[in-house]
Amino acid sequence: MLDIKLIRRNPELIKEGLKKRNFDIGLVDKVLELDERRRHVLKELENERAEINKKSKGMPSPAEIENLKKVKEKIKILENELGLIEKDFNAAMYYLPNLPLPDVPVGKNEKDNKVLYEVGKKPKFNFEPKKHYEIGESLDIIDTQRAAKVSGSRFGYLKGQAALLEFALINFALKKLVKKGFIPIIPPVLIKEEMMKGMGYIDTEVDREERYFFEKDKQYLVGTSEQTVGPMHSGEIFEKKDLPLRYISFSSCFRREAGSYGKDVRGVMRVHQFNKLEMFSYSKPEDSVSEHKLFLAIEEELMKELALPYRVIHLSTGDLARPSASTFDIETWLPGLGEYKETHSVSNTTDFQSRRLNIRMRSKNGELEFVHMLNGTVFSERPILAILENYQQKDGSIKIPKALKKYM
RNA sequence: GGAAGGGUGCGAGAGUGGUUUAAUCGAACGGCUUGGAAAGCCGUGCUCGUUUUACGGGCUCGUGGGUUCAAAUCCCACCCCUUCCGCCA
Repeated sequence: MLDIKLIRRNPELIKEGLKKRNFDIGLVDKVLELDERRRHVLKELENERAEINKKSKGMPSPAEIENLKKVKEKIKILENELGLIEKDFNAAMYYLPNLPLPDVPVGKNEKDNKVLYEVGKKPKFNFEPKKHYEIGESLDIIDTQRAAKVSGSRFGYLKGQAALLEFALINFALKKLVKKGFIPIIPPVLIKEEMMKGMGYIDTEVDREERYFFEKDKQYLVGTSEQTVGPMHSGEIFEKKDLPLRYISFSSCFRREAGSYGKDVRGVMRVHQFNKLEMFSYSKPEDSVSEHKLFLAIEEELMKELALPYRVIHLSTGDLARPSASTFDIETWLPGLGEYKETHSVSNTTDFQSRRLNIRMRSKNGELEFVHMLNGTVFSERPILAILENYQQKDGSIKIPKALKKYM
């Protein structure tokens, strides 16, 4: 959620930011109008309340009580009016996405994402490199056929060496991150509606369509562990010295993949369920940009150790998720497919989520300030596919990356 | 699933309709003070009024409604926690 005070004080700045995201800026004017009406009614209402408070201090006489009853009726009417305005006002406020940071490339969609740099050498093969799903099938380590039989499309069994590879990858990364001071955590994968709302993932119909929801229990399945790690400290106030607070969390992730029907249909590149190791940080506002860079640097460090070729993308304003103010993706080279595929995503959501979840810190002058919240992929299952394609040998076997040997 | 108890500020904890404007103790931070510190004193949430200050108003005792001139306190619904029973990896 954006700061209403900032919207009031500097609507042009807000409009400029939202225009970059191709957002209908008419809503900003609507918010301002609703805000004005809200404050107007609120003032009237508070005046009446003050009246009652003043008179009710002692024991009012029967005549006074009669009078106050009339004031109360007025209050009821005003409260009703205010309630209606606030409903619209809140709906509009929750619909506004985060403002992009100044250095985010401006664009219409993912085609305008900016490639920042490429790292690593693409492997050369003296044979036709196979695609990950071909490898998975021929080595009998990824089974989507039986998964379809049991669970439906877009599921997979990772078995044998593929399953071991996942554990190796996770252990390798987990050990590193714990050494760096991240707190390891295994979070719940079911989340209350209120908290999902707080994280900003069900504000639009499109967003809601993407989530699994259990009607009976009014709970969502998380699409990423960020969603249950973020609200962990909702309503809390951090001491400045305790920030940044960094977590490394591991969970299964669930996505309906609504609207991606034609995409990545082979293998387990895009599935309804996968495991992911994720970094999360609560940061001082003034440090979030450097924290964002740190997260990206950690991702790159791990990728370099695996010697996987990748490139770093700065998402354009047109491709940014609603809560994000800036996002970098890592795309890893898959020689079998002959293309780069998104394997990592690291975002700074600034105070967009913390404002909704009321997560603050006490700053130097004793004032309270909303913290900034960041999240970033360490490893999902996609890098396993990248390893299969990059480390394949002529005889059809897969070399294990050096960094993973002791974990497998 | 059944039964009972409970949720008060950063933490502990009092308060069962009207000097409670949320007592008291502790913590952290800021200010005053100091050569510097300790101690001491003052302050500390959200929001509105014209930006800041100052001052004033409203809100805030899990959440949302309700009763009342007046609610932390009474009523209803919901959320969550603890203990016991049942089930269970």
